[in-house]
Amino acid sequence: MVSMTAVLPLTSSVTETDPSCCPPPAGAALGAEEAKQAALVFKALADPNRVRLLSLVKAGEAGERCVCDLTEPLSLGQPTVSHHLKILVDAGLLHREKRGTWAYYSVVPGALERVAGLVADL
Amino acid sequence: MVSMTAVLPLTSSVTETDPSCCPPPAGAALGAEEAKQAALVFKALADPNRVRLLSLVKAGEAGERCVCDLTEPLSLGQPTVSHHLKILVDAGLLHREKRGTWAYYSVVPGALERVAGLVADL
DNA sequence: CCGCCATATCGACATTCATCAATATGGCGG
DNA sequence: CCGCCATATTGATGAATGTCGATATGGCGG
Repeated sequence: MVSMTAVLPLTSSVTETDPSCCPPPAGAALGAEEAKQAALVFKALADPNRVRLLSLVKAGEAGERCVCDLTEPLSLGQPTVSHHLKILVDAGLLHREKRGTWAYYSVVPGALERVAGLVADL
Repeated sequence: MVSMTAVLPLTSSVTETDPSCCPPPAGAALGAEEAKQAALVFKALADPNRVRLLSLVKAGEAGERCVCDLTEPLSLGQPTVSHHLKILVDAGLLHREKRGTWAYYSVVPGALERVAGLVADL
C-alpha cells in the first residue's frame, strides 16, 4: 500500500532526485525520472483488456460507463475489471464517480491527448 | 522462438480471427484483436529503460546511435540493452542497421507519430 | 590464421503481473 | 432492520518480464 498516487503530472509536479530543475530541454534525451513517469503511463496501457476498457468507456453514452456494463464484453470477472479500472485511474487516465450503488468511469479530459504528446516528442 | 514479427501494422496487415474486415468503425469501441495489437506496442514502451533508449537514439546525431553508446547512460549490461533494443525493433519502433562490427539503431520514421495517433483516438 | 572487439543469444533467477475465488463494504428496497 | 445488489479488497497461483553471467557469432587488424 504505497500507491494511490495518480501519475501523469506531466504538467507540473516535479518530484526529482536531481536538483537542477526540469522543464525538458526539448530535443535532448529524457532523464531517468522522466522516463520512469512516462513508463508508468505506458504500463497502464500495456494490457489488451485495459485498452479495451478505455475504448469502451470513451464510447459509452455521455462518455461514461458503469462497471456492470464492462465485465461482460471483456469476458472477465468483476474483481479483475475493478482491478484494471483502478490501474487506469491511478495512471490518471480514468475518472471515477460513484452514484448510488453504481460506479461510473469516464476518460479524464485531455488525458489521451497528453499521452499522445508524450509519445510524439520523446 | 516464435516472435521476430514486427508489430505495428496499423496500416494494413489484418490477421484477425474475425472475418468481417476491419477498418475501425471510427467512434466505436476497439475489438479484441485491435486492442491486443495496440497493447503490444504499449508494452514495448512500458519500461523506463526502453523509453530512455528511444529517447537517446532519437537524440543521437543523424538520429542514430550505436549500441556501445547506449549501455553506459543506462547503467545496464550490454546483453540487457541488446534485449531491450530487440523488443523495440520487434514493436516496429526502431530500425537496426549493421555497419561493420557496429549496430546502429534509429527511430523508424513516423512510428512515434503513429503510436501517438493510436493513443489519441482510442 | 589467430585473437580481439562489438553484438547477439542462452539459461537462470527474482520480481512483477493478470486472473480468479472468497470476502468485505456500503447503499437501497422491503 | 435485514438481506440483496454492485463494487472493492484480499490472498493465492501461474505466467510473463527484467536483469545478469556465460557463451555464441561474426567482422577486422595484426
